[in-house]
Amino acid sequence: MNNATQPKSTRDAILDASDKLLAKYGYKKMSIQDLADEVGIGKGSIYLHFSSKEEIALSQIDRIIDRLKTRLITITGRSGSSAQRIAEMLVLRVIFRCESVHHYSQGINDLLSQLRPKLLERRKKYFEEEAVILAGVIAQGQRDSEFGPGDPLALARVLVTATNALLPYSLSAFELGDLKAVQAEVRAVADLLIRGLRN
Amino acid sequence: MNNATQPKSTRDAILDASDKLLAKYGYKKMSIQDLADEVGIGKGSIYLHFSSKEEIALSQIDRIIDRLKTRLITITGRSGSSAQRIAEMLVLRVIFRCESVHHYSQGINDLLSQLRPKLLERRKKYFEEEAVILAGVIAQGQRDSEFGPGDPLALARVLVTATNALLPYSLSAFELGDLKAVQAEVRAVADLLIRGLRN
DNA sequence: CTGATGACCAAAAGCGTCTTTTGGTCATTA
DNA sequence: TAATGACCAAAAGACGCTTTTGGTCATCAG
Repeated sequence: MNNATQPKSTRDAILDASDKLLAKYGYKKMSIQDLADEVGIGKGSIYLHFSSKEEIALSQIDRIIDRLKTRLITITGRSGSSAQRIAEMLVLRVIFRCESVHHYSQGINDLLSQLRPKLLERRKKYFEEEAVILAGVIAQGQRDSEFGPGDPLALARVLVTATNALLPYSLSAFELGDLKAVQAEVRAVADLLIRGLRN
Repeated sequence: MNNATQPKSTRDAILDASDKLLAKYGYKKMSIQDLADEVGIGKGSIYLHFSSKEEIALSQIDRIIDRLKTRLITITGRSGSSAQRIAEMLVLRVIFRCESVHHYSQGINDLLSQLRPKLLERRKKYFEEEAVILAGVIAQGQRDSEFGPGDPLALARVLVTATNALLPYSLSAFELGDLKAVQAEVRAVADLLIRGLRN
């Protein structure tokens, strides 16, 4: 119990520190010593939780997505029309990310440009995971005759691709513009897509 | 006649040279002297056609989009269903760009990262221009009762946003993957969007 | 007279060498 | 046994000098 609680808490503290320092210094200037100081541990102790500096930064982004997925899954379990849930989920995938990285001055691609290949790989994985969650709701909508026929996962992937341009990867959250406007934009895209699902 | 032919041809020659040298050296290492040598003119003559090195690179991207728009407008003038034309246009906006920059080793954002603010601004302008062309076809589809009601331009903007993630800005054409696969992906997005327009 | 040119120049970028910092490791200590 | 910070090779930064570059314009040729 104590072992299970303690390492997880230090791990999260390190990720919290990385969140703060990535925003403040960017990836390059964020040092392991800075992280250790921020957490209040020795520098070598960082390596009890993460294998490298790279892994810390990538894990911080992973964590954002994990939290997003938890939220998405909450929506899937709710009552209400599948269409409404899909719309909410599409909006959430964009807005949640924007809110999670709004304190970073660059898009994630630029922030972690030194880790580009690994970042792109994880990104692909995230998108696929999100699509799987969306597919569950699409399938349910089909069973309820709310949506027309088609492979739920393939359709879910279309939904993900269609909203990807609004994610804060290439453009920073700042460059993407006012969050309300972004939300309205996702909403418009989602509405048209859902109308397509209904056919 | 001769005056009208000559300056335009040198301007294009400069842009051709910039296309080649951007691919070979990237923006930073491409020099004005290199460009002049490639065209076979004096270095100062470059400034008879372009105000700066920046303007040359941005004009080369402008030129790609101008060519794309010409192609888009050709499709609007064709006979056939509006749905088919919209689908073709959405595919074209992605594939044409990919083909135009496939010899660049980076996405356009990274290639011209030193010109980011201006590039983003022009990008916005391109998207709006493309949306206006698409809106014409949507409006016609509505008049033909092929599509349901709604503001054609707002719907067109949704179509543009929904396909933007597949453009070679953030990811290079190489990173976007096999062109056939990209085309299939745009097509899938387009199909669902058009089903939405039909409602 | 007009337009093309390349010499010129200040600023930017590159280079080489030395110095400092850093990510990762591990011997030491509590 | 787990946390720590000294250590080290490599990377990055700093500095001063050299070279290159974007833009300008005096000059020249047609």
